[in-house]
Amino acid sequence: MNRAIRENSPAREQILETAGQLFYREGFRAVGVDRIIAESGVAKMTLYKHFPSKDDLIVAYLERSNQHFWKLYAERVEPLPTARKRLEALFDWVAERAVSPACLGCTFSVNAAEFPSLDSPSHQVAIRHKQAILQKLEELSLEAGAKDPRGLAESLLLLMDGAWNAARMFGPGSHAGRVAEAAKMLIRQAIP
Amino acid sequence: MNRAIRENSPAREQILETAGQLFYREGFRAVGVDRIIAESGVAKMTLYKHFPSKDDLIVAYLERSNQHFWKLYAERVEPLPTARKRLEALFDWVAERAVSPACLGCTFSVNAAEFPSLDSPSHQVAIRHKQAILQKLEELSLEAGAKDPRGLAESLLLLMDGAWNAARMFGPGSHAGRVAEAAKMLIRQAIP
DNA sequence: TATAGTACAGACAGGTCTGTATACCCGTCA
DNA sequence: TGACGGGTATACAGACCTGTCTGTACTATA
Repeated sequence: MNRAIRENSPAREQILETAGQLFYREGFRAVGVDRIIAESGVAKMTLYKHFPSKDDLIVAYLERSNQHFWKLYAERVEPLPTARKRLEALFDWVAERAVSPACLGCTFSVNAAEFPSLDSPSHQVAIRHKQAILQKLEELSLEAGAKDPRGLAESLLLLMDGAWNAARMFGPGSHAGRVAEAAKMLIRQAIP
Repeated sequence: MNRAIRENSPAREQILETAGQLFYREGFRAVGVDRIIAESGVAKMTLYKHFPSKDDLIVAYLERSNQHFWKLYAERVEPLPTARKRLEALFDWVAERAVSPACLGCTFSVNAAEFPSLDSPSHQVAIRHKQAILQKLEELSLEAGAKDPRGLAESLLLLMDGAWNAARMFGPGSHAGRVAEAAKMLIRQAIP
């Protein structure tokens, strides 16, 4: 009987890692499975045992990226004592990351660009990721005492995605670093 | 000798129009030339006479989109009497457009997502488009009396691209409409 | 030692991609 | 009348795509 293969096999990890880097750097449609196989040093059948299709691989990669995002968030932002400080630290983090040489923008936005149909499985993972961020921003805004927490959260998410967009559009020397300053200005205005 | 074919032939227009809609709605890599030919009712050789390669077609489409953008800008924003009003009207326009059902985000950002290399010809067209917007925003900010025109312009561009991103990510019912309000808040703070 | 699980190696099927080649059609204008 | 510019129609080359198939090798454990 063919049950689900070990969840944390080394080959599976290797595939996800390699595929993720290629997808992120070159795009989802631009990278074929042959390339992923060649660069991860894994047999084709191994890939297709772990991931029934390329789409499944993309979904798995995005879910992993989402987990990674929240892990970094937990390390870098969550420990701060007040909601206000957490909001500000989040945008310091985004600014720092968005201008770093390795940053090529937001992989979820890239996916939504390449798979525009809202029904696409990977697009749905991307939507859920952004919705979770929006919700977190709203929680923080509320806790920080914003008059209109939803409004502040939505404005801040616009800035954040603008920064990721700038990073992919212009490369490391972009204006994305401006995001921290702009976010703090919106926060200052929204929280009396 | 292979002369340049008429610039404004009907077939050429038809190809650009059809290809543009397909590229915008489904993505650049997702749409093949066969599809463009079928839907524009044009022979393959005609397409390749007007555009030596698909990349050339993409570049031509983006340049056309850029011209279209500035035409709309000239009609809707330019006539306003003051720089401040022009800035605000620009973001009213973006907000309105970004939540409209036909809007699927920014085609230049989609292109940069699909062709991340900064050297890619189409990516360069996209960069020039965004740089022109940034420059226009800086001019308007300066004329409106901002203390730091460059800073305001960069912050505003983050918001604008965030709105386009939201439109493609979430569809018509997104938070992109928040962009006008957020922009006006930044403008109010930056211009005494 | 026997067996099950996992992965590798590589060929292959069937389809799609971009781009080219060839032959034909038809209105315009010299 | 006849050349020619612009377009049509269609076949084709060759690369690349996803996904499948067969067969082999290694390893852990019963």
